[in-house]
Amino acid sequence: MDRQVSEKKEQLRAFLKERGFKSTRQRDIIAGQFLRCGEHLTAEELYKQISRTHREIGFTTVYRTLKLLSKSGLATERVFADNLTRYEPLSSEDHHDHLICLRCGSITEFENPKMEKLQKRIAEEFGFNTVTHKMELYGYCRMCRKPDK
Amino acid sequence: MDRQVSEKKEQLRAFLKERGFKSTRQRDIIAGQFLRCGEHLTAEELYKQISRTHREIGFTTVYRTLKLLSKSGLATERVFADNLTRYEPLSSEDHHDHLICLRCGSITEFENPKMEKLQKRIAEEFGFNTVTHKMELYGYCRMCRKPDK
DNA sequence: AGGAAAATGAAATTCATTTTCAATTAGTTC
DNA sequence: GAACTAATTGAAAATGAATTTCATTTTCCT
Ligand SMILES: [Mn+2]
Ligand SMILES: [Mn+2]
Ligand SMILES: [Zn+2]
Ligand SMILES: [Zn+2]
Repeated sequence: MDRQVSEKKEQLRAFLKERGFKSTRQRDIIAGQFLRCGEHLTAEELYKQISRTHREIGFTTVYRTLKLLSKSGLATERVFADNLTRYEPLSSEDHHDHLICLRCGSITEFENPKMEKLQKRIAEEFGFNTVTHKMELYGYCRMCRKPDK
Repeated sequence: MDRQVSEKKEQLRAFLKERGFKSTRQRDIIAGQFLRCGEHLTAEELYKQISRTHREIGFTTVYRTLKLLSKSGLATERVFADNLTRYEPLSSEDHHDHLICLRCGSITEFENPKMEKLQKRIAEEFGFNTVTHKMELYGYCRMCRKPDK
């Protein structure tokens, strides 16, 4: 098993213990699969992946485990234009935004300090104290954009 | 009636005629109320407003008229963190983004050319052809932020 | 006025998300 | 390891916003 993954699974265990929750076989399997695949998955999608090898694990548990991972800081929820709740692994520090292709649905991540600073500056202008933000660029990716120009 | 509003209602009528759709009493009332109040309303909210004075107009028609206004370019749909679809009047050119207060829910609009340029630049870096974007800053407004510092 | 096509509104449907609940399991204590 | 308690599980039901259906009504042509 991946170093990164097992480290994060350990973090989850710590979080559970601290809160008086229990570590279970299901949570372990779900977290493992989720952390390993690392995409922007819906609960449904992850459930389908997992149930290929673990038919006994129910959708509800996958759903709840993703919520749990979010609360523990190991995952974040994302809702893009299709209005489905997606989850992605997240380490506590890193932040990124997304470019989303309107044709193929591919999701590209980016990080831009200038953008972050500019956001902060704009918020301050209005006396706002920014906590989070949402920044998504929708368009056509290299593969999907018209070949001309 | 407001100059702005009647001008936009005229635009709607033109749009309907062009597409072979019909101008109706209901559409007129709904569009009028929507354009006049000019906020970020859900279909439900607008319906409640309208049904105070027009109990005969159904929710479905309000919902459909808002969709129609969006298609005609006179309104845009917005989905903020609460995941409800909201509508706001929009003239074809203007674009703006939003600051949303996590405590009182107030929505402040802003426009920032630097931000727009930066977005375009980032997208280009990845070979993306940007069509739209979503940019929302969540935090605490002047009224709601902690009085200290 | 007459007729065709679109609009209306109540009710039903959809669909992701969330909750419920009875049965099972984990973790603690003896 | 057995007993106990509280949390977890998973199937099924509930929720709720968004959307569709359909019988009836209205608009817009001629
Ligand atoms: Mn991401
Ligand atoms: Mn706005
Ligand atoms: Zn693409
Ligand atoms: Zn506020």
